[in-house]
Amino acid sequence: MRARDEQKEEAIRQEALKMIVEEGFDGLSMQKLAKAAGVSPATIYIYYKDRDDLIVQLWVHEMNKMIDATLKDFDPDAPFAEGLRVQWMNRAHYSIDNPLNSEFLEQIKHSPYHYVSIDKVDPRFLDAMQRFVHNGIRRKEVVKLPMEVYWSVAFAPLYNLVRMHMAGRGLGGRQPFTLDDKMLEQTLKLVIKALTP
Amino acid sequence: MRARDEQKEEAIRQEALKMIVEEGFDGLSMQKLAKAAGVSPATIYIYYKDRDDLIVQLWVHEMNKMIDATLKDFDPDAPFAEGLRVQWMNRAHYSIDNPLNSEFLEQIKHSPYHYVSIDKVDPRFLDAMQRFVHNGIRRKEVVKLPMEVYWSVAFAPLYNLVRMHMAGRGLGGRQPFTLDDKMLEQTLKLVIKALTP
DNA sequence: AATATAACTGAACGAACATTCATTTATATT
DNA sequence: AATATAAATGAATGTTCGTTCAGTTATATT
Repeated sequence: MRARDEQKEEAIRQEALKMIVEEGFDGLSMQKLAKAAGVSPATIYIYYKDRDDLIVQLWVHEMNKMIDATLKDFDPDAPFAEGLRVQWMNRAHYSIDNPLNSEFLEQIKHSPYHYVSIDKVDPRFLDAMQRFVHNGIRRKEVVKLPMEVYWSVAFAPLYNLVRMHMAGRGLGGRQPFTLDDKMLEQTLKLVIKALTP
Repeated sequence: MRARDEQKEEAIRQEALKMIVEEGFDGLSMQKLAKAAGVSPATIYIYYKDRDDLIVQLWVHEMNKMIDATLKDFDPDAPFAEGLRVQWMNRAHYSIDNPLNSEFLEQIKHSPYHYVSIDKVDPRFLDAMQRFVHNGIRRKEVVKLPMEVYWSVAFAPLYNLVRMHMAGRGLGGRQPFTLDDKMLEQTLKLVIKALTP
């Protein structure tokens, strides 16, 4: 039998990502996507059941890539401030270096697709995070908090800074804005202050 | 001449909001919207130039409503901790009481529509915020920070908690989650700790 | 009561949509 | 070299899309 063309599959993913980020979900048309990826519309339906399945599978794929990047050199048993810094910098740099990929994830998260089942994603991320936070609490490096509060305080500011960086505009869209390592460190310091007893 | 039917206009806005939040931007069809609002498709084009104009005008309308709610009883000259609490509680309660309206705003913010010109929005919000923060810095109640960092630390955790509350699910979508006033106060306390010298 | 005018309408337009299907093509196995 | 099989295709399907337009309806003004 004939083997699958990996390059076609990757081309479909790349073009779909680009269309969604640049034109939104209603900008993703199967026929336009086929043309952009250099395949027949029917070929897409070999890889994906339908348009929805394409979007969900794309999310799983991108989610795992982002998690891999975020967990690089991360040790859940490291001291809290150190571990959080590794995650912050990994995540920030991945987003800045792969704007289409990370904007796609943000777009899904804040759309009706947010229900996509997290079960399909590698559970290492959540496991590592939970262990990391519990370590921190046990060692009295972190205030005792519901996981959701911890997560919101620890990471939401980062996501927000990255989003403004992507847009190239700061508050209210009036001022140009660029996120650099100095500002990341400055913000991380505040976050650590909040979470430390 | 004949007068405009305000109820029709409001019905169009309500149904559009609902369609977008429930089905995403590609779920908003002009013909479905017309039927849901009980008007002719052509009527929509009296109020709005086209589909894009409808979405942008809807954003301006909802943005102003949200700002009004957030600034209720807010005094930019009040002590920092007090002013921030007023804004936090206003914003949180507005979001929880008007889930469609606030989810719509979040969806726009994280979509290609994020470029919508902020100029069309009442400038009171930004003005009040800037004054409030500068007051805080002057009185040494707040650390000196770029506005973007301040904003990210002060409000991004709130937006994130509200989003999880809307979804009814917490971290990783595994656990049910409800945001209550106690948790809001707890998180606000951390945020104030981060921003206070 | 007549008139002018803008709100409002349903039906219609071509374009674009997601998806399918009968064929053709490439290749791993025999 | 022959065969079997899944990959890949282009054209076609019926549907839904955004938008328009010729005609009507309601009302503020005269």
